[in-house]
Amino acid sequence: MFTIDALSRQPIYEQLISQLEQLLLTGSLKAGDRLPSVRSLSMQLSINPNTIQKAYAELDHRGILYSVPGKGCFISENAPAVLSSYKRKELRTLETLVKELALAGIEKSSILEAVNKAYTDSERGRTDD
Amino acid sequence: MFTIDALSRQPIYEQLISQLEQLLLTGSLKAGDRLPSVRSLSMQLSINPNTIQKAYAELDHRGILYSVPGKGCFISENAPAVLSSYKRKELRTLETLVKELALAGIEKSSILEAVNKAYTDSERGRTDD
Amino acid sequence: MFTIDALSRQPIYEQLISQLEQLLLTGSLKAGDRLPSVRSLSMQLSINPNTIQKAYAELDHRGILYSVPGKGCFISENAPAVLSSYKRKELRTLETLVKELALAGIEKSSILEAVNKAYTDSERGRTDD
Amino acid sequence: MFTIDALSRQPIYEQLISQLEQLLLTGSLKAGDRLPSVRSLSMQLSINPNTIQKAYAELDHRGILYSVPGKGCFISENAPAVLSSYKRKELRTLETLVKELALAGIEKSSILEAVNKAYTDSERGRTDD
DNA sequence: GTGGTCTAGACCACG
DNA sequence: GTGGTCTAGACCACT
Repeated sequence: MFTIDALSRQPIYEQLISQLEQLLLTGSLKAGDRLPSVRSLSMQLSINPNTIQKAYAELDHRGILYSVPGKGCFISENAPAVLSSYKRKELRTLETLVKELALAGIEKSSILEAVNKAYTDSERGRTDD
Repeated sequence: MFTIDALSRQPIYEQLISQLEQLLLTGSLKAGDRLPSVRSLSMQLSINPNTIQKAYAELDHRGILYSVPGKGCFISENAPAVLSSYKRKELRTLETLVKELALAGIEKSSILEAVNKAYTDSERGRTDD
Repeated sequence: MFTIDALSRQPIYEQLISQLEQLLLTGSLKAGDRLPSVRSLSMQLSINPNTIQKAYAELDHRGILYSVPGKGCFISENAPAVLSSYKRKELRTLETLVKELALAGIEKSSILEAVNKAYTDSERGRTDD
Repeated sequence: MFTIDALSRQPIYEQLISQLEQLLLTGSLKAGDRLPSVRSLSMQLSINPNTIQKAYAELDHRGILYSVPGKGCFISENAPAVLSSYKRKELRTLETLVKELALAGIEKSSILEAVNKAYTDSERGRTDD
């Protein structure tokens, strides 16, 4: 369900968050679904339980999941909406990145080509599911 | 010349590197230009000299500037070429970002619009100099 | 494991780099091996942790080791290849040194004798491991 | 008479020393010859007089030249002998360098080739004078 | 004055 | 515990 790269500079808990977001966006996880318990996931991934806990807490804080003590963690109802608005902020990140590339002398055609390629790649991946 | 956000998660020395790269790309700094001395910049920004030193050392290592002990730091001749090839790698960053946005349900038109806007903004800024 | 000469003109962090390279070349360190932690090594050598950090960072930058925050520093898989290509540049250093010796009136036979002695010494040391 | 590289990491005063040694070894300078005055040389090379002074002082200390206040600096009688013995120490440097190259996996043939090339290059240069 | 190195000691994020 | 960053302040060599 999750694959973590212990050597990455990106913290493991952030990797977990990203991958859980992806699972939501691709529809593999839906509102109300129960997430693996901290303990089981920590054993499965050979990761410190604190790290799982940190990822869940962050997603809880964002309103993407809620935890029921003694029962487990569940995807919240409005997770997709929260996630979408959260990601929409990244359009600004995209803009600053494009500006940098433009200043660096990268041709507009190269940028648009990369964007188109990435977008269609992503769509193909989703319809394949 | 530089603006530092001490609260940012991005290390100060990386902020300095990024901003110095921007100054190069916008033409504010050219090959042969002398950079502010480690001490003067540290006082101006209220930052420890070691932090400036670290930024300069990294840029020296990349071939973007060269330091002459006792004289100062200077923009190297091939800085633009080094910088361009360096930034070109960020096209891949762009691709992964676009893929995320696509998965988040952002419409392709929104993405392309943002890209176009950012690119033309950047170009206008450059020709205005 | 390391010996530091604080009075040397060669910076301590460079001494560490050189010695670590030697340990790699002699086979005392192999790919995947974990290096002493910054703190433990600093205490053992009575050296400031920052100095160790600087040496490790440089070797990380060269691809000889990789650091995993929270875990430690490890010899990278392609360390030998990186090191070999890096050292090959020193053939030019050898040439300039020989030229100086030649100008100084040192006989060619003395030079060749020294080279042969050093090379066979080194080989004997390696096969003795 | 001298060419200095202001961008080199090697201090200017060491560059001066090396080049003066070369002039001695090639016979361009002989015992009793008068060296350029600190002032004239500093103007000619666009270098701070202190830097020239430092080079001369070091050579004086080694017994290669002596200064006569009010008259100038002169090559001492036993300069060649001093220089030769001084350089002979570099045979040890050569040995350690060769050992490093051997450990790095550089083939003995490559090393010997480099040595031969450098030596004959040097000899040709000397007889051409 | 310059860049470069080092120490002492602190804080942070991560596991 | 780990690596990484930062500050404060010092010393050095060089110009």
